[in-house]
Amino acid sequence: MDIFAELTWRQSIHQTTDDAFLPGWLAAGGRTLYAGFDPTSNGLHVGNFVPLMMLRRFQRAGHKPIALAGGATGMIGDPSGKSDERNLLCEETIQANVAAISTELRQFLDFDAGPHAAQLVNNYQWMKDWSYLRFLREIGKNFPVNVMLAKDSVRGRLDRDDGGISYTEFSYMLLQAYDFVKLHSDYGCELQVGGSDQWGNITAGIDLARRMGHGQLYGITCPLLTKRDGTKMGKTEAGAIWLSPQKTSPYAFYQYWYNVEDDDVGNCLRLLSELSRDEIESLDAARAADAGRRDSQQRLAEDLTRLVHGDQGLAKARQASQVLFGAEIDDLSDADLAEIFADVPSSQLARDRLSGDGLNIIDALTHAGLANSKAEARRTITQGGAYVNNRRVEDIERNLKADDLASESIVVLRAGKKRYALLSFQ
RNA sequence: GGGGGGUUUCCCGAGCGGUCAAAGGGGUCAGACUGUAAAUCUGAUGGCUCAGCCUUCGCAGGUUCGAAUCCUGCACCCCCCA
Repeated sequence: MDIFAELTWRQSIHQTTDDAFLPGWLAAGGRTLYAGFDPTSNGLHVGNFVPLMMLRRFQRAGHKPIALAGGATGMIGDPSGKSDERNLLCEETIQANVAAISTELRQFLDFDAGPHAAQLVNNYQWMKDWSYLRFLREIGKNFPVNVMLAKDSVRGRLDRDDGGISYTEFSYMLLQAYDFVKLHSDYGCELQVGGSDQWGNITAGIDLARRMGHGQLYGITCPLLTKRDGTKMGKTEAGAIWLSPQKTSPYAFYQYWYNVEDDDVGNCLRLLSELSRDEIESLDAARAADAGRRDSQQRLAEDLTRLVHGDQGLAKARQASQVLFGAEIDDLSDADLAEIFADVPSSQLARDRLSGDGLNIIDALTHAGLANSKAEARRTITQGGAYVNNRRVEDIERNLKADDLASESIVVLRAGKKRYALLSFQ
């Protein structure tokens, strides 16, 4: 497989240090490459996804990937792509973050692939023993400040009169540059990949390697995951989309991709999914013919959810999607409902409220918090916006009885399109 | 210190003695349409034991058969003069 050609049609290559040389060099196979992930938070998010998939694709093409957790660089803070100086994280946080992202990184790479088995490293391991003086003499001496000042990550900050850049962040590129050199000498790593904002750091590493007599190293950057309008992807009103199921449920993850704009979905399929070129191109054609079908979004959501959360996670996300978008609810278990409606408010009522005449629908909606007053509940029902287990209720006199339970003890109420609440009868 | 204007239901904003739970707009909520999109259209929008009743128009009193609307006092906000 020609990895360079694949990455090219996937539009995953933003810039390389040697367009003419790299395709042939990679086609020979067996190269070692790395990408770094700084522990700025306790998990990987969608923004980390592109370089991560780069590593994965390289490995499938027979190269050896190294995922680097930035235990050391994370202590400094990368100025790349940032307009303001960042606050330093405390050491315990960084260590916890390194542990969290390391676990997640493992999931995407194959660590038993013989000669091209993936490797996970933490740059804190080799940075922790350096002394300041020794680092300045051995590494710092190789960095001309005038070159450093010309890097976008620094230059963008020098023009600002409010804060500028600290010496600490200014030094960041030395650490990342040294990582590359270190990985070259310890693992024979010759290629670094990263987001387009990493260009300056990558070339800094290449320059350092040359000055220190390590020969020629290479770099490839991939585009940042942005929407057609230039804004970052992976953000919702509720916050970032994370890869960890604890931070973003498989359902929410699935829904995020399912709702990607028509204009952006082709790009996402190329950059992130593992669908074949044929399939992606036929999806493009289908989308051009009838965007309303949204086959592209569905395939994207399925592929990425399976990749991140497995078959089981995908199945749950799909089930939750069907239910939350109106499929009638019946014959589910309390456990199923609890999972599907994890973020939905739930309130308790005594079981015997269902016996006798039962529980009036107006009281049920009010109790569940779907209506602020009985008048509002009545209005919702009259206007056709009230549902029990996703079946519309039109009668104000309707009473809930034991038959209305969707599972052992739960009735699912809904007001309008999306406002759900559970009533649990104990 | 003197003079003038204001305070209305989630917001803006009409109302200036009864027909006012209070125009209009925004927002919000439903519904239709739709691609789990955007736009659009329709309806609703104080509460309740709902053909009725109760509570709302800065706060407290008063006039009146009847007040968001008139009078008195108080609080806060804005403008002009000093």
